[in-house]
Amino acid sequence: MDSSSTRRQATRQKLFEAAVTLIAEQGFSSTTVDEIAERAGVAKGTVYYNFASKTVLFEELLRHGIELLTASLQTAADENAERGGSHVDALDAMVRAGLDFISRYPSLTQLYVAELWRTNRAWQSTLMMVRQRAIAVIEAELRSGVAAHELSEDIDIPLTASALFGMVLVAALDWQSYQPERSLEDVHAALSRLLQGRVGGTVASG
Amino acid sequence: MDSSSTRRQATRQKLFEAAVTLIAEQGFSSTTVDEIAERAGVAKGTVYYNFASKTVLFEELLRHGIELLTASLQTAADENAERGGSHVDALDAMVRAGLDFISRYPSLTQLYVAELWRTNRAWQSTLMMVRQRAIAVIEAELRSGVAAHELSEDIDIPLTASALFGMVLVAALDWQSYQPERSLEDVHAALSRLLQGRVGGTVASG
DNA sequence: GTTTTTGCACTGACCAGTCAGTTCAAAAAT
DNA sequence: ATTTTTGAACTGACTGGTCAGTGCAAAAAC
Repeated sequence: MDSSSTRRQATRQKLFEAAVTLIAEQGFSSTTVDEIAERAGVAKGTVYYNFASKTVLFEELLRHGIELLTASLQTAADENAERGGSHVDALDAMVRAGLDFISRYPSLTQLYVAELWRTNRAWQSTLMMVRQRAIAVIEAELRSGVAAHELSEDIDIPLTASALFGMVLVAALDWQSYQPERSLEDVHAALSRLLQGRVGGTVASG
Repeated sequence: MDSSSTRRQATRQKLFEAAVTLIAEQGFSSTTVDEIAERAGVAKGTVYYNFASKTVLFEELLRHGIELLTASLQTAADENAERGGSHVDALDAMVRAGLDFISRYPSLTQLYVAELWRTNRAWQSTLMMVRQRAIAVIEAELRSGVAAHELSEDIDIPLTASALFGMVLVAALDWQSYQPERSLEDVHAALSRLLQGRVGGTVASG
């Protein structure tokens, strides 16, 4: 009764892995169920034994991804708080966690980005939830930073959170696509500089 | 020879407009040629009279979009230079131009984003060109800024350009999707603050 | 009279989803 | 211990529908 449910679990995992790369490469509708089954090394019927439909498989895949991302961001924020870091440090830690996540799950990220701002989609609500949960962690940190007078009072919290999210997202995707040989530290340092406003003006450094 | 090509031109324009919204909403492969023709108010045969295939229609649409964006960014940079603005001002003007573009052509933007980091696509090279041309304008401005000692020497030019691009892109898409009632000025002000490093620390303002 | 558009029937490939049948390990019966 | 039964997991050929692209004669626009 345990070994059997483990077998199912393993099959579902294989299907997730096959689906995520194929859909990231080709998009949802041009990826066929036959392809997913083939790459997972499984018969087509198995896909339908494990998931009600192609759409449901995709939705469960997305939901599975949320856990990974939110947990990652939240852990970064919490660990920073425990070690007594400032709120700016927390943002920095979250940038790092974001980069880390994207480099670990590039296909998943690609796939989110491709679908995130599409309207008229069955899974739109699932995606809004992903975005909302990620952004909420950033917003919370910005709010605390403002309360602690670490950050300017007149920043626009939701918009700044979006912008930071976008900064990390696009920089990381470009990193993966066009300069994959660079180290995470390197990329992180560049974004850190931007985040901390050390880009404008040699004033501070000279 | 001119009036006839004008009629064709008008038909092509209608097809572009129909295609861009449909594809932004549904994606390329789930948008049918019949739908595009119907929304454009044109017979299916006309689509094939004007474009060799569905894919070609899409590729020409993308290429048409490049002109709009690059021209817009370049104009912003040039106008700033003419009025004797600093390089930081130029970046600011480009952020504004970016926001302006995205609010004017939201579907086009959505569609680019959805396809930009996909691999294995017929039109991947076209998309890389879009990205490259947009980023190049930003990079050029960053480089000049460094040369003029307006910006720190140790910024990572390509990565910073990517990050700025992403910042504007994501903030603007979120603005359009979730807070469309806000004014461009408002959004621009928030991003400007982030760009100029006035987020971290009430120090500068207090 | 040439270019462009229309309307519509048709084809062939492709693909999501189905279903009758197979496999096999573990439980039950003997 | 051996045989039988059970049922969850899996298989792959098949079906019904969808859609890109074609062909073409007639109409409309220029």
